[in-house]
Amino acid sequence: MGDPQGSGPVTLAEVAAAAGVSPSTVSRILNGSAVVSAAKQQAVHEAIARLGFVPNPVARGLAGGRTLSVGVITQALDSPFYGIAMRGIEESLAPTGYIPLFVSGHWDEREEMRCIDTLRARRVDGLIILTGRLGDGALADCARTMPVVVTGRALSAPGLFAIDFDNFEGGRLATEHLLALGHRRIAFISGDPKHPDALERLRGYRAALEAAGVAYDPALVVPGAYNERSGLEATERLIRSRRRFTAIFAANDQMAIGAVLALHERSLRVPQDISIVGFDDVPASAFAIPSLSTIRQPAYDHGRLAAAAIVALLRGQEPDRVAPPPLLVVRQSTQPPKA
Amino acid sequence: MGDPQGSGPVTLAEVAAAAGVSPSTVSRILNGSAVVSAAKQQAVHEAIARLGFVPNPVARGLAGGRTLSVGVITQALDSPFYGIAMRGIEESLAPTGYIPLFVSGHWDEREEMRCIDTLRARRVDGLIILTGRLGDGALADCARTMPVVVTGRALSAPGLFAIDFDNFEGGRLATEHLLALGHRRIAFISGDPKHPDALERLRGYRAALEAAGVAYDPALVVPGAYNERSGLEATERLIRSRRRFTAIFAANDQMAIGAVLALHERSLRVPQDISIVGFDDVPASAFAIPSLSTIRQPAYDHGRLAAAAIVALLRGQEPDRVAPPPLLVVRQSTQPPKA
DNA sequence: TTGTATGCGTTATCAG
DNA sequence: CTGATAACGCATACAA
Repeated sequence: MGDPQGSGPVTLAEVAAAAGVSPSTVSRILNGSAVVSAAKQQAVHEAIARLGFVPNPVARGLAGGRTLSVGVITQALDSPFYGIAMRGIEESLAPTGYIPLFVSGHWDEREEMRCIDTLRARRVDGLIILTGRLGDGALADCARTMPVVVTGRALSAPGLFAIDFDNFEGGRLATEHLLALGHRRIAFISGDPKHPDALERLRGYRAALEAAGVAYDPALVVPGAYNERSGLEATERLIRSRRRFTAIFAANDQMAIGAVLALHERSLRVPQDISIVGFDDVPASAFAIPSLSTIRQPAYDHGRLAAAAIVALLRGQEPDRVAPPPLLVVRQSTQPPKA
Repeated sequence: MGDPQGSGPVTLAEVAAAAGVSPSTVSRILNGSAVVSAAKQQAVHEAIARLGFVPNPVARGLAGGRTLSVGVITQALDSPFYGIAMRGIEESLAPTGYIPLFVSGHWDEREEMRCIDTLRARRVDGLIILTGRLGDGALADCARTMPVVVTGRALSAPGLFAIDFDNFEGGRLATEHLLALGHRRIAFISGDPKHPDALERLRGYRAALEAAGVAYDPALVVPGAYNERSGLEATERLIRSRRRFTAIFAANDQMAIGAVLALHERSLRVPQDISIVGFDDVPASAFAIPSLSTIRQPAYDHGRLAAAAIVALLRGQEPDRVAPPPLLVVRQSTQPPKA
C-alpha cells in the first residue's frame, strides 16, 4: 500500500538505474513492446518490486499519446438505471488498465457536446456514450477523432460501434402483455418525445395496438421526463382528461412508480383498478408494492458490453456484435381488467 | 465545438508564434502567474480564440505537477444516495476547472485502499472520500500526500477536512419520533455494524430509548446491508423471532422499503400494523406507498460542500466548517401503535 | 515585463 | 537485443 518510503514516487529512470539497464529497456518490459533478455527482465522486475515503482500515467499520456482512460457520458450520475450501467463499465474496464471518466450530459445535446469537449481536452483514448442526445452525424464526426461506443441506437460508422437495445420490441412486448390480459384502453406515458428511445417505445406501443386491432388514441399518450414526479403528473393529467383507460404503460419504471402513487391518491388500486407496466426493471421495481411488471433492460450488461467494445476498438479489434434482447417481466402490477 | 480544422490539437507554442510572443508569456496569461502587458494579453487572447487553443491537461500535469483532477471515492456507482452526492460534487466542481474521477470502494476497506492507489497513480490533486471504510489513521496518512476531504465522520488532521453528519442525532430523532407516537417496542435494522455510520445511528437509537425509559432489547436489533433485499430479510428474521414490535427504524431508506415489502407479504400493513422510519430521504421515499417517514440527509449538499472544501484546500484556504443537520421528515409510514 | 533554457517521466526513433 | 537521444506540451526558475 502506497510507497514504503515517504520519498515520493519512484521513476522509471530510477528503476533502470537500480536494475543496471537503460530506461528504454524498462519501458520495453513494461509495455511488451520488444523482446528483452530473460536476465534483464528478471532484474527489472525485481527492481520494480523492490522500489514499489508505479508508472506515471500522466507522463505516459504525454509521451505515448495514450492516457489509458475512456470518457463515459452518462445522462445522470444519480440515475438508478445509468448507475448500473456505470457499474458494469467500471468493473469491466478495471482489469484492462483503462479507467473511466464519468461525466453527465443531463439529457441535453449542448451539454453533451461540452462533455465531449472536456473529455477530448483530457485526452481520453475513447468514448462511451450512454443513450446520448447527439445526432448521428455529430457522433460519426466525433468518431473520426477517437473510437466511440454508443448505446441505445443502431448506427454504423468508422470508429463507431453501437450497442442497440430493441426499444421498439420492448414497447411492443409491454403493450402486448396488457392486450393479452384483455386491456383495450391503454395509456402511454412517454419519455421526452425528442428522444429516439421514447419514440421507439411509442412505436412499439402503436404496433402492438394495431396488431390487436385496437385503435390508437392520441389522447391516451402523455409525455413524461423519466422521473417519478413526471409520471405522477402525467397520470394526473390523464385522470383529469376523463378519458377512460384500464392500464398504463410507462416508458420507464420511475414514471411507473409515480403513476402508481397518483392512482393511489385517487384511491385507484393497482392492479385491481388499473394495471401498470414499466420499462427498465430497475432494482427498486421488484420491491415496489405492488411489484412492478416491466420490460427488463439489462443495464449492467450494456455497461459491460460497452466497455468491452471500446477496449476492443482501442486494441484495433472488432467488438462482438451482441444485443441483449428485451424481456417481459410479469409481476404484480398487471392483471386482467375488471369486467 | 471541436477544432475547426482536422489538423489536430493546437499547442501553446503555436499560439505563442501566432501572437508573436514567447511560450512563457502565453503560459503566464493562462495561469495568471505574472503580470503581462495589455497589448500582449490582447494578442494572445485573440490567437487563442482564433486557433481554438485548449491547454493540454496531460502536459500541464507533467510540467506543473497538478492535474486539475480530484479523485472521488464513492461506495457504489449505482446508489441513489451517493449518486446524488456525486451530482453535487460534479456540479460544484465544474466551474472551478477541476474534474472529478469517480471510483467505487464497495464498502470495502481493501478496495478503498486500491482505489486510493489508483487515484494517486493518476496524480489526482486531491481526494474526496464519501463515507469511507478506512481507519482514521490511514486517512491521516493519506492526507500527508494530498488534501483529503471525508464525509460522514468527525476527524481532524493536517491536510484533512471532515464533513460530518450527525448520525447519532439522526438515529435519535427517528427513534424519538416513534416513541413520541407511543411506540415502545421498536426494532432497529442496522447497517453493517463495522461501519461508524451504522454504529452512530444505533447509538442514537439507544440514547432515545434510554431517555424515554424504554429498555434496550438486543433481540430487536438486526443487521442489514443497506439495500432493499437485506431490509426484507432482516424483517423476516425479526418476524420469525416471534419478538413483538410495533415499529421499525431502518438505518437507511432502501432497507426500509425492503422491510415494508416483507411486512406486506405477511399481510401486515404499514403504518396501521407496523410503523416504519427510514434514513437518508432518497427521492424514491417520497413516492413509496406509503410514503416513508425518514431522516433527511442532504446528500446533494454534502457533495457540494465536499467539493467546495477540497477546492479550498487545494487553494491553500481554510474550508467552511458547516454541517447540515439531520432533519426528521414525517410522512405516511408512521402513526401511533394500535391499542 | 519578457524571453531562454530546462525539466516533468515516459515512449519512440534511431543507431549499434 | 540494447542504449543513447529526441520528442510530448507545458510550467518555471533564471536571466535580461
